[in-house]
Amino acid sequence: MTNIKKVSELAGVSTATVSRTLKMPDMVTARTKEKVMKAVREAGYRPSWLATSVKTGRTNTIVVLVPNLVNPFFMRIIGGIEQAAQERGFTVLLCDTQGDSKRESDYASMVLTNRADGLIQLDHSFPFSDDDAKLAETIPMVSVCERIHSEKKYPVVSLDNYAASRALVHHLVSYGHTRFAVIVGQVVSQIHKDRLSGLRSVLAEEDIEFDEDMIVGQSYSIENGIESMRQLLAKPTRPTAVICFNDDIAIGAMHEIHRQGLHVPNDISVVGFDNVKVSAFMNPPLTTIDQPAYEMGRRGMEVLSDLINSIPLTRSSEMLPFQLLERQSSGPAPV
Amino acid sequence: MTNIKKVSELAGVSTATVSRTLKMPDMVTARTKEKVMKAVREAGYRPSWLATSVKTGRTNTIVVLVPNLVNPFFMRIIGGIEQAAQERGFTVLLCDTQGDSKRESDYASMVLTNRADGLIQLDHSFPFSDDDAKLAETIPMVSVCERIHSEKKYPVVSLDNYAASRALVHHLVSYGHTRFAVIVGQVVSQIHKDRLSGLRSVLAEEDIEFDEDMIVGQSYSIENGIESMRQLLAKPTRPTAVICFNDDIAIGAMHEIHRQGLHVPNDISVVGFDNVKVSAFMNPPLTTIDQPAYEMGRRGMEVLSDLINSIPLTRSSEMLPFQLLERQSSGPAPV
DNA sequence: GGTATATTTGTTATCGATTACAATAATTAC
DNA sequence: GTAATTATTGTAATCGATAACAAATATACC
Repeated sequence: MTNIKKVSELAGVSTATVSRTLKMPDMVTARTKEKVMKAVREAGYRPSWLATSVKTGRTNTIVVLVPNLVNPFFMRIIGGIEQAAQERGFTVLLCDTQGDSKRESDYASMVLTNRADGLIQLDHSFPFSDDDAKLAETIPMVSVCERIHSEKKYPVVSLDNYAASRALVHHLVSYGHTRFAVIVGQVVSQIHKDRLSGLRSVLAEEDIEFDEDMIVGQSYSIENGIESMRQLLAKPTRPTAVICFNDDIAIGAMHEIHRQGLHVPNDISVVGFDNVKVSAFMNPPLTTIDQPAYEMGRRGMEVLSDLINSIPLTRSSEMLPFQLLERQSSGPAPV
Repeated sequence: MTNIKKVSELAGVSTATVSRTLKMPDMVTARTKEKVMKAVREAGYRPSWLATSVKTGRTNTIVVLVPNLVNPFFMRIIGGIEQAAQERGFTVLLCDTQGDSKRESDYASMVLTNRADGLIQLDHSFPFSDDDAKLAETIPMVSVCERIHSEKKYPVVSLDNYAASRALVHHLVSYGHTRFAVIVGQVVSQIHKDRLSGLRSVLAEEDIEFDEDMIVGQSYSIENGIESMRQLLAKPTRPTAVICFNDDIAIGAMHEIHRQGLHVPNDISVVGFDNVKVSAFMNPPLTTIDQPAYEMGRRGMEVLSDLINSIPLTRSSEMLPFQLLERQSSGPAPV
């Protein structure tokens, strides 16, 4: 390994001068700069990131905890994070937690072992134990998407899920739907509560009855969409509108509806959340809520960067605007 | 920050003993172990990964260069990499290169700056310049999916794209198709060449004429599928079978076919490559080549781990088996 | 030209661990 | 009980950089 010592000898200067030439070029004369750079080139020298970091105490790395890397929605968020990170000189360490709390805890502790400077949480389970909570209080951490349940309030960048849910239901009500069903994802989350109460609020205002049995599902997957739709179609009175809590679920639901020989949206309207890429190209294209995922990621990283640099935050919670995309998977209720 | 010094003082031992207690517990007596562990707990001490790595010269981190994080096919590979990495004590640094060679080069150089021990390449552009090539020769590197063009031969874990392509074409020929079209992704790649020559070989054997104009497209995206399909449908004689070089392209192609009021597969059969999750749930479900993505990732990581640990490889190139999944997007050629 | 000031470079301590080597304590052998 | 051996702990060098401080050199000014 070529190290700074070797370069300094090659250039005939001290190691300090080499370091200065590379990190603060204004402090050295043109002549020595030239000498040093020549030696650097000849030796093929690159400063060890490890050594630099250990000395400066900064890794310029942040950890992102993702529940599921395969979900393109999270990937859009990560795209935004990456962009903002790059602009600020941070590298992103992506960690697929698979909802496994052990993994999550392992990855989170990277911040404590000087492996990263901060953490962005796209999941919502960490911190889970009291131990973690205490531990987490000292580390710069931002939550994107979902509020974290903890004594200490972490900055949150999220969506107004309550309003988004209301928009979807309004859209369906305007088409004359009265028999609603919901296929949910993870139940213990703020997202879940907000969306459900948004739904309930509109139905109450419109005087539409809602059967609690029409809430099914337990995960954000295509398979859950299929299985839950199967359950719904087996019920005595079939719903005419199904609200899925993400696009994957909606894709599964539509698949099952078609499989049973029914038609979307003539028999059943299906709507989703997230607006993943493929949902626009389904047959029929999916009506969904477009979340400004990229922007959410960007903001999350900006906030985390401020936190790491001890820049005081103006506000600890931000809600970004959503957009209702009316496509062909929703239509008039069958008569 | 609680460091090893503070813990050693708290426990009344030397820093060396603390280090030994944590890393080589057999070397200390039960009594001191107890003392030290108590101090560790009290101080909430965690060894600095940075300091450890700088001393040992090992980061236990590997870099994975991904052309596109949003593609679920790559995510399956990464899942396999992560699993094998975890088993071997490695952490994965995921880098979305976006096909940008500057980014790719930046990330690749992490191995040279002691930020990672090795590299897995899912793309195929690095190393691109002579400079990079020289640089890349010294670093442990494995290519998954695609062969790398370089003097030095890197280990490769890939698919027999030639055979897979032949299987797809055979399948379509058996349905009586004679007018073929191809929508390709990135053109300058071994994958591209292998698949095309697979196609050509079968058509030659079967005495089916192939019009070179029927090769369109330039990227692995839904949009490219749409645009390319539009081009194909504008031609005087419409193809009856379209081979798409990944599932995203196929999804776009099917979408455009439907938009123009045609039917898949009655009018046109569409087949893809990769078998991403959603392709099974399209309407109609997509006939495609299932690549053992997870397994490819696993093997890639295993090989890289051996490379890093200077364990000699038994062979430098591996081809994993594929599977043709016949679904409903392909059927008999129209009469 | 000589002193004061500014600029550039070198020396050396430091970051937080690990580890070769030295020193001490505990066992064993006779 | 003493010498020889082994097990445990401590001391200090080291990894590869950075940065405070000191020293040397260059520039400014009268």
